[in-house]
Amino acid sequence: METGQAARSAETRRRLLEAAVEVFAEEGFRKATLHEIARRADANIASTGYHFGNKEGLYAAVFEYAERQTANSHPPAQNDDGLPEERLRRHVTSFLSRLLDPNRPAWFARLLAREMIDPTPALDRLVRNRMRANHQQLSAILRDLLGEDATDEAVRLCALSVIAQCTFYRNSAPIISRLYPDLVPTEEIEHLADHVTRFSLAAIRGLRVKRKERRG
Amino acid sequence: METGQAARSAETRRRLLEAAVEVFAEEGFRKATLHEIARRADANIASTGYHFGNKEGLYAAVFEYAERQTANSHPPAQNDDGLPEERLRRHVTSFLSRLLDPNRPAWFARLLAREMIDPTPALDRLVRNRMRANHQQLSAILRDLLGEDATDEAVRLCALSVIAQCTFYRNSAPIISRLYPDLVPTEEIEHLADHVTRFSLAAIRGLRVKRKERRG
Amino acid sequence: METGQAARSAETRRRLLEAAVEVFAEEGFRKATLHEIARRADANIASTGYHFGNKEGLYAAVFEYAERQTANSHPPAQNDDGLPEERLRRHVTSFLSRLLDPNRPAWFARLLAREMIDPTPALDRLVRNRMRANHQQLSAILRDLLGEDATDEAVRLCALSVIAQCTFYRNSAPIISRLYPDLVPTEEIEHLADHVTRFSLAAIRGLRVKRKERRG
Amino acid sequence: METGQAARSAETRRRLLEAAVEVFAEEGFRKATLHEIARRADANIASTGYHFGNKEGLYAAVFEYAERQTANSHPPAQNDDGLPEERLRRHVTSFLSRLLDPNRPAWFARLLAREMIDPTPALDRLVRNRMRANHQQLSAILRDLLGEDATDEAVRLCALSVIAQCTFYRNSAPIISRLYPDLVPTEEIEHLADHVTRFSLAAIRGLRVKRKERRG
DNA sequence: TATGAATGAGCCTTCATTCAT
DNA sequence: AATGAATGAAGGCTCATTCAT
Repeated sequence: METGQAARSAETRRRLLEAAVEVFAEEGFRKATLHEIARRADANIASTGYHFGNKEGLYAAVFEYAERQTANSHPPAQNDDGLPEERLRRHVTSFLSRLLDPNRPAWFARLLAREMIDPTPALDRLVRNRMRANHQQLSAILRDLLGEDATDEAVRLCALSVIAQCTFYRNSAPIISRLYPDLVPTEEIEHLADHVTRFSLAAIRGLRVKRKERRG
Repeated sequence: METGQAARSAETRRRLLEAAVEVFAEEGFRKATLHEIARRADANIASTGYHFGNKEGLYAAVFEYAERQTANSHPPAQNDDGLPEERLRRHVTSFLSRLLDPNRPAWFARLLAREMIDPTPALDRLVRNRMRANHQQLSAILRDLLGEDATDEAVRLCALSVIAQCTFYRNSAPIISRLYPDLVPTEEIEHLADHVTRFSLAAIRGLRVKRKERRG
Repeated sequence: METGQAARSAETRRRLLEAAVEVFAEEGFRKATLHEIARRADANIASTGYHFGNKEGLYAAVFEYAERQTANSHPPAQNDDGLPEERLRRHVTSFLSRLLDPNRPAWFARLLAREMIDPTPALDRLVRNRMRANHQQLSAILRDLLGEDATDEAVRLCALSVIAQCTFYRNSAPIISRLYPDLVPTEEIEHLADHVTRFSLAAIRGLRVKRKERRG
Repeated sequence: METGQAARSAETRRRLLEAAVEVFAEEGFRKATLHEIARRADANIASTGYHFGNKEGLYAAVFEYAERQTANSHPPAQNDDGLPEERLRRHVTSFLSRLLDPNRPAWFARLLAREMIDPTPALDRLVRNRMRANHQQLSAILRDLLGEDATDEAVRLCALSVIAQCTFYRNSAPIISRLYPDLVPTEEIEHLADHVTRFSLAAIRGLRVKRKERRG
């Protein structure tokens, strides 16, 4: 039966993928070994080559898999209605939730951090497929907040400032926890989202007023 | 002859250290090889083991060395005089300059990124010795801007927002360059510092006004 | 439907054979892979095992196939009429043409060279079925040229000298092209055939005269 | 003591080289394994990499080693005195002796045959360093025999014809032994040399006479 | 003290072959 | 009959580490 064989093949492939996700996140690309991955997947070492070509191919597949998993558990929410202030709050809350959600596979952050140090083609795909849309949604909100006569440059810089505040709590967690040993940021997502939203809204309003003063 | 030999030994050790700094930064801990480090240092392979025990010992020495180098080339500037707005601008500019200065040894950023993923005792020392002072200087400025009645929590969150914006341009460079291929942030330090300062000042003023409205 | 299936089976077998001929000739027995052969034949990897047992079985089949192909495209020409000098010229020309004809499948030479190093039963068959007849035709011509009273030994040695000169240009091509980088032997078949014929005829006449002098 | 270590290093290197010569000749480049070579040399597998870089480097070293060995055991003889006929006889005898001498390491012929199929840079070196001189000596003799007014082309073709006859008995041994199962060429070097010399001398004389007739 | 030589462990990859379907 | 999936064996190579000198 074709279905039987195909199903078994897909099953093996999936097991390899999930094992690889774990091992790559734990050890990094270089330290991770196909031996360990195959062992955890209860598969033959050569099966990695059969299904993914080579180690790099497996890593690329892992990243793509992580992408899909994240996309499924955090579907991009519609966020076109209501006041721009409310839309910004929703955007920031949603963004921070995705970044810090403890239910979220922890390995994704590690894979991403590794990509920051040593970008691979996987990063290009991630930016292209997932980040750009999110970024454009944010830009649209900021455009509404800043007004029609704001330059693209201004919108872009503000977007980066908002994103910076959100990602900071994930990327620099080891430093924050050392500066403020008592803080447990992942348990205060709402609190952080509130601050980032208010900080950013206040900033944008202030910048808009300043611009009008200058022009007017 | 002992002094001559001792001097030569120290010289070899130093050459190994500088070569290791380069190679670790270029390749990461795992990919870096003692062969390559010894080759660049024009020293024997076994000398790495002789001077630093093993590869991890060499890495620890490298981080410590990097710390000292950075401390020497970027001494903490006094920043106590003038309006708080001006002090914030100076602080941000100085901070961003240190982070993005192309003349600054590029490897430090990579070593630091490595520590974000896999913190070692080296990170504790770094936060304790170098970052805390800088952070406290910033907190003092923000305290002046936010007013006496602002909570420590508020000061802390604003400080993190400022730091987030600054470090973002270094930590997330690979993503920024993929979202905006035309942008070359390291060449626009002044521009970025201006935005971060104005964005943050506007935010802080807005938050302060809001707080007064609520209280008043 | 049996005929259709049987025909398809034979068709697959043939495609495998032709692909194997190419790959074995290009890469040699050891370097050639069943993967590549199956890929070029657009067949399944396992089909090689199914049709030919294993890699060696496929190689044996390839050699036999090559033999048949060569026999078909270069049928042994009749060469019994005319002066022995003319018959030698025709023989040499025909021989060299077969050896160096660029239209001739290049792989046969390589397979043959492989057999020189590591003879297999395939070589015995080849000598028995194809070479012996050719060799006997040449011997008959040389017998006519050398005269009735020449020993079999003398005929044999002269035959080998003629064959040696012809095969040399194929077997030792890599050396010749390195000694004379400008020479392109395969484009000068006529020229070479002329030289070999004249050289050999002169030698044989000389030897015959010498023999007569000795006896007379 | 430096000499002790250096001597031991050279000793290991030599053992590896001699083992590699054997294995490469027996199995060919592809089939030969570093494992087997190291085993025979009673050395560590990694030592091959240490001394020769990689498998190809070892092969190149093997070929060079074979070159030197051959050069030492068959030093190029002076052959400038006497009648050109005698010099040709000496040249052919010496050449054939080298090619067929049973005392001569059998593996060299195999390595060379493999180079004919798959030339490597080792062949270039061999032609350049060893064959060219031999070839030029032969050409000089033939020039004397053919006369001053013979073209370079004629000299070259005759040289190739002489070389062809000599190498044939080595290169095509498997075919000869199948055509004439009773012949044992390696035991009749003198006999073969005599034939090749007389055949070639007769040919050259004949060609010279023909040329004069045409011109005269 | 300092080093050249050597090693052992382990990794990625390739490939012919097998097996269930 | 014919194939997609899977595997076991082995190979080349890299590298941190050790050791005798």
